[in-house]
Amino acid sequence: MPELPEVQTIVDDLNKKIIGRRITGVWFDAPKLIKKPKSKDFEKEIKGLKIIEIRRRGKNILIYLEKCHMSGVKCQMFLLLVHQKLTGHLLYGKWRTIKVSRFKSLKVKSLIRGSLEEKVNNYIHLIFYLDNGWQLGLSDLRKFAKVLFGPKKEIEKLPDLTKLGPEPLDQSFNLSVFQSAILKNKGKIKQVLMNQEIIAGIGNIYSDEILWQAKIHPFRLANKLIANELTNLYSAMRQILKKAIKLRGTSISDYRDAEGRPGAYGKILKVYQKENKPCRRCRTLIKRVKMGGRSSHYCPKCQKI
DNA sequence: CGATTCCCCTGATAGC
DNA sequence: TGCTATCAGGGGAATC
Repeated sequence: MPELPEVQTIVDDLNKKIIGRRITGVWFDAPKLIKKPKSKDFEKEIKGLKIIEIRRRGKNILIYLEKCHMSGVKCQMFLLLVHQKLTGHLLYGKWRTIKVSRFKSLKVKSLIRGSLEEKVNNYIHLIFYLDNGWQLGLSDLRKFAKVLFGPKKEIEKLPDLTKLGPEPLDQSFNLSVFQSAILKNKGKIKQVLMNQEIIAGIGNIYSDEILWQAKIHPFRLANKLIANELTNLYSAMRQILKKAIKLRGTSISDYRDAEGRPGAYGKILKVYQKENKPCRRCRTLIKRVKMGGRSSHYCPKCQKI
């Protein structure tokens, strides 16, 4: 599931590949993914716009586009927001749609990277055609992803962006800001870390890894953490997120970078999906418990309640 | 208002 | 072998 490091990896990749490209067309077979505008208007509204910049906010990919009138004198900014949720990811590549049956309008996508390979990718549900012959495709096995598009100012006003908490890696998000943000909550620390309105970008994988590193039990109440623990938690959070970005993310589920390659952080995971494996510090077996419908992994010895 | 549950969706896995 | 039931999981909506 793409969290901050995975989304950052994709954003960095895309910034190297699609800046300045113009969208020449759109194809999709899962209209429910497009939340704004109405899916039938989507292509009409985005066609012809030029990609200016890609950014990340929390787990959201923000693609800024420009529409110019009067031969470039007057320009208007637009924003395409993609949230990949569990299994979505944006890919840069080439696909073609194939009619499988002449009775059904069901289509399969063939992936062609240059002329190197050709294989079916059943999970491409949205394709943006670019003016260099390449495409930006949204692959999503679970179809949970969401796509929003509209004038920049309009999209920026939506709760999808306005409700997000601070960026954990921002310079201004220092230890004291972090401490007060955490201490305001009486919920369990794991859920607080994953709450996008408190801190943006941390999900199930990295919250488990951060808590293990900081030796804090996921069930501990946020407002009961002591100063020393908050210091450890803060530095674990910064350290792990930075390292995960360096390693281009974790390939749990079917996460891939913009070129379809897996990330390397998965190799150094300490607790996530390590149930019954020995803790890397004390050899005690890692436990997995359910918490609000999500699984939580921790070492029962290192992370005391 | 806050906390909990349901739901979206589909591949993997378990049970029969 | 093949069917059905269950589960995972981000986040928004509905419900308690």
